[in-house]
Amino acid sequence: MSSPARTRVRFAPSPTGYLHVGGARTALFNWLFAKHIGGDFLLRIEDTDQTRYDAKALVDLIADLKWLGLQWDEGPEVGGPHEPYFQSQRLPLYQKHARELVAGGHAYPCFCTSERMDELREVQKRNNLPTSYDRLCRSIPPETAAQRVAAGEKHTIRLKVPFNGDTVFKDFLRGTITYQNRILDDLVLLKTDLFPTYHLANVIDDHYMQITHVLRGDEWIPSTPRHVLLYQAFGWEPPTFVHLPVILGPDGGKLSKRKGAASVGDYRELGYLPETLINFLSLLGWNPGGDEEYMERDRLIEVFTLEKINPKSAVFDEKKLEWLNGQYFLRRDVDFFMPLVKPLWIKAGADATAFSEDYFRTAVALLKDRSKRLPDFVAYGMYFFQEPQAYDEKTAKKYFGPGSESLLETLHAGIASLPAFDTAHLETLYKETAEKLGKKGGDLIHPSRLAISGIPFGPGLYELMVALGKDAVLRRMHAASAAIKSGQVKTVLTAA
RNA sequence: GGUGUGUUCGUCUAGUGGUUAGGACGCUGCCCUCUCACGGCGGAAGCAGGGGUUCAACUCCCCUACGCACUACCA
Repeated sequence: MSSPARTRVRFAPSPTGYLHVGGARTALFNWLFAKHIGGDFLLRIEDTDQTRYDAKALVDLIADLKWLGLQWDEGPEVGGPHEPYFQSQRLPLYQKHARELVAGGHAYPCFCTSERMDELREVQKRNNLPTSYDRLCRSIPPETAAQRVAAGEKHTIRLKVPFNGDTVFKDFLRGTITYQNRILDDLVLLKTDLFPTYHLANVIDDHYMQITHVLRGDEWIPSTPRHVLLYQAFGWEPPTFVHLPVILGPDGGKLSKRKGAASVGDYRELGYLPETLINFLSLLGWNPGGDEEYMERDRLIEVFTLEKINPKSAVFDEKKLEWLNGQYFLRRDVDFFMPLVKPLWIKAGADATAFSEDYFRTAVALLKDRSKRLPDFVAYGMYFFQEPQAYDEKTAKKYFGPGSESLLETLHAGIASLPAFDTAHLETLYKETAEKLGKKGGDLIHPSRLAISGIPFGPGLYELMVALGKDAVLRRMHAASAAIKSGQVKTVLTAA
């Protein structure tokens, strides 16, 4: 036996679009496994489909992985001992191996055109037969085939799959999986354009890059027997296969852009933190066995094991994601939020020069524990930077009724004559005024809150007033009372 | 059609022959409270169906149903 190999895993995306959360989860599990066990995590770009090549997709993909913090040990940008990590730059290697397979009698040139293949498939489908290549070119004598190839005739290279017997492999999560060779057809290894198919490139690269564990989506299970056959043809040892369950949308179908957010970029824009996504995705199809749910990156690495992966596909529950994000908001401090939130406020119209850094920090401090996503700071916090433009309709109906203008004026006068503008004095003022008027505290507090913020919820009123400053509070109280008096209260529906 | 794979509350899950089937999100009642959020205490809600094996099945086996995937010179 050889000495135990260093554990090496890879994430091998095809840069054909945005990074889907399913792909992100696959990358994450690879990464967690490598980090947990002290192995290597590689990034390999499977760009062997020239017709679907998209340069922007690659840039986005790399940016998304970095945003999530899934740094690779080998791959694009960082290099490594097995460069290049782009399959499109490894063509000679695949072609050489394809030729060797032909020479060794494991593969053969196929001259069938795409048109013939389409026709064949159509006929088979129509007759309710399994669709598979009829192996027409397999019976061409090797010398004849070689001559035709030498003459420059267009062809693919196909693997000779045995007619009988079974191909058996072990999936780490599901155990032994058996396929009858007779239902496997002779797959294409090398395309007409001399690019390899996924099957060929993937097997060759995993071998030379010394990949020990293949963690990939379970849509690859049906292809695995073909890969195993390839490993056998080359005389190589296959890696351990771990097929991960898929992530589904709320309707039990695929998670798709059509039905809402589906990519890492979508969730970033919705205001979720990368650590939230990491934590949430890790819990989709895996869990450490206990009640722990809030887990930071290091904790996940510490407890992550392949054995605890669940083979069942899981539905992406955005409500729970939102809750988790809120848990992170509770635990992160003001410094953490400043660079994330301040630009959002400025973009929404906050005048950065009119407010001090401390003022921004106070607003963050007051808002972060009651926010679930980054945009909440804007949706429910712009009143820190501008006077309310309108008042929440439902609440205005309740608290800006007849007589409320004089109540606001009374409060206004009280605040104006306060010896000190702090929470203690404000609280005393409100208590005494309520008592004097024979009202409950809430009867004064709610209209005040609405007057100064325009919305019916938010930080404690006294804290909020102190944060906004005496002048702003007085101005807003007065503006609200004036609006009520004139019957010109502008209202708006607030989405809570 | 064929092949494969999966099936514990609505959702994420714990469970590995004997449990009042546990937790979380969401929903909901109460408490805390100036609102919201947080937090605390409760509640409703689940082993797909049928056969076996066994003294005993959510747990093991078989069948059925349903979901999903694959069935390309895409990955």
